[in-house]
Amino acid sequence: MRRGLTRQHIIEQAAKQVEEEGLQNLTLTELAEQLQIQTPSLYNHIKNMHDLKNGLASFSLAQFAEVLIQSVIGKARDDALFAIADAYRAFVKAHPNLYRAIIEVPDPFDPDFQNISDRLLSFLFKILEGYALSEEDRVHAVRGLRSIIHGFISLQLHHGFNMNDDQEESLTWILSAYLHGLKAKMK
Amino acid sequence: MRRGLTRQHIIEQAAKQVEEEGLQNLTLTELAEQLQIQTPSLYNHIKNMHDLKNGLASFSLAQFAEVLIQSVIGKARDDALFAIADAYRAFVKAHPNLYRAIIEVPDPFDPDFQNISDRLLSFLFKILEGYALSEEDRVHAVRGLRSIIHGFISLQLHHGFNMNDDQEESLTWILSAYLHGLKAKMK
DNA sequence: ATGACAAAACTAATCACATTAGTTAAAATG
DNA sequence: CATTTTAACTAATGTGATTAGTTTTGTCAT
Repeated sequence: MRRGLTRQHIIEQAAKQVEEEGLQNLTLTELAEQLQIQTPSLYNHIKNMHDLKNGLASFSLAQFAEVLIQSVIGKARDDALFAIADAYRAFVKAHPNLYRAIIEVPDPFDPDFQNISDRLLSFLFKILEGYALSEEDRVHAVRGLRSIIHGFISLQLHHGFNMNDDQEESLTWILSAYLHGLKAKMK
Repeated sequence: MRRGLTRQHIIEQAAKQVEEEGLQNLTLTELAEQLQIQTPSLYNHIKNMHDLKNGLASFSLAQFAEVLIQSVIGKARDDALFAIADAYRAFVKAHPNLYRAIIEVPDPFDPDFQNISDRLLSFLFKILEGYALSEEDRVHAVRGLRSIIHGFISLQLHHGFNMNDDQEESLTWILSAYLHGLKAKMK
């Protein structure tokens, strides 16, 4: 029987499955079951598991980027950056497994993925234009920003922090320290 | 035939395999082959794959901690922290797959792993005692330090930074910005 | 020494999944 | 309406983890 099944459809179903059961428990068998087709039929739409995970990563990254971009509307400089950090944290809290899917993308050079990645990067760049930094320093600054937020969230995700008092506060504390140093680099 | 085979031995061989072929390509089949036993015999020494990966993570973390601790001998404050960042980066560059094994430990609450983890944490804490921070701020400060270094390395590992000019410089730049802000928190 | 016991190896089998090959049926195209 | 393409299907294979049950080999107390 003929279905209106599409790659996008498959990826969305995979996302659901991953959200519920984690990235490592994503199986083509269960995926096909949910979609009411036989497992090998999936191969008419995806190349293989790798390809599916790439697609899932792009899909998740797109949502993620959207959230971050929305979060800064009407904000600039420190306000914007704190808003981004908050949105970042909120997304990971709501969709930890999708965030994992982004981080563990099999091929980071996949064109789709790269594309969204680039857009996100230049978005951050633009925010940092609010600070009087040299072109070169701005590159460092963006990397620092990403490192801090990603690093914090990632450690949290992997239960890297033992004590669980005031974890909410920590990220803003760290960020404010970093921003302070960043301003010192301006003169 | 009877071997002098031990859990530790198995983990070390697993480490070799992982260093060469990556964490996802670690198979009990190949591992057994290398050790010249049949695959099921491995189960006399490890509970299962999960358990092996936990063991591998602990093993790797121990080496990692050793390197960091050695790196600060005779150093204090900023000097010590830059040395740690350097040692950190050097370790990950030399053993990227072992670092992955640490990060992707199946059970972060595994007692062995937790143990080394704790020791590493209190080591960082001690370094930060060189700064006049409140107890509470020191907690934040340690988290920030870990976030920055881990985040930076992790993004690099996943090819998260597109441009590859001056990546070496970036981490020190970021760290110095952070330390600047940290000093501002001291008063 | 020797017999009992535990540890560590083995063989055989199962199960879960991804993936490939080859086939068929439905939709689209002209 | 005939042809071609697309998307489904069935059947089969291969890899790997894991379990069950058996045998061998050190170890240790008698």
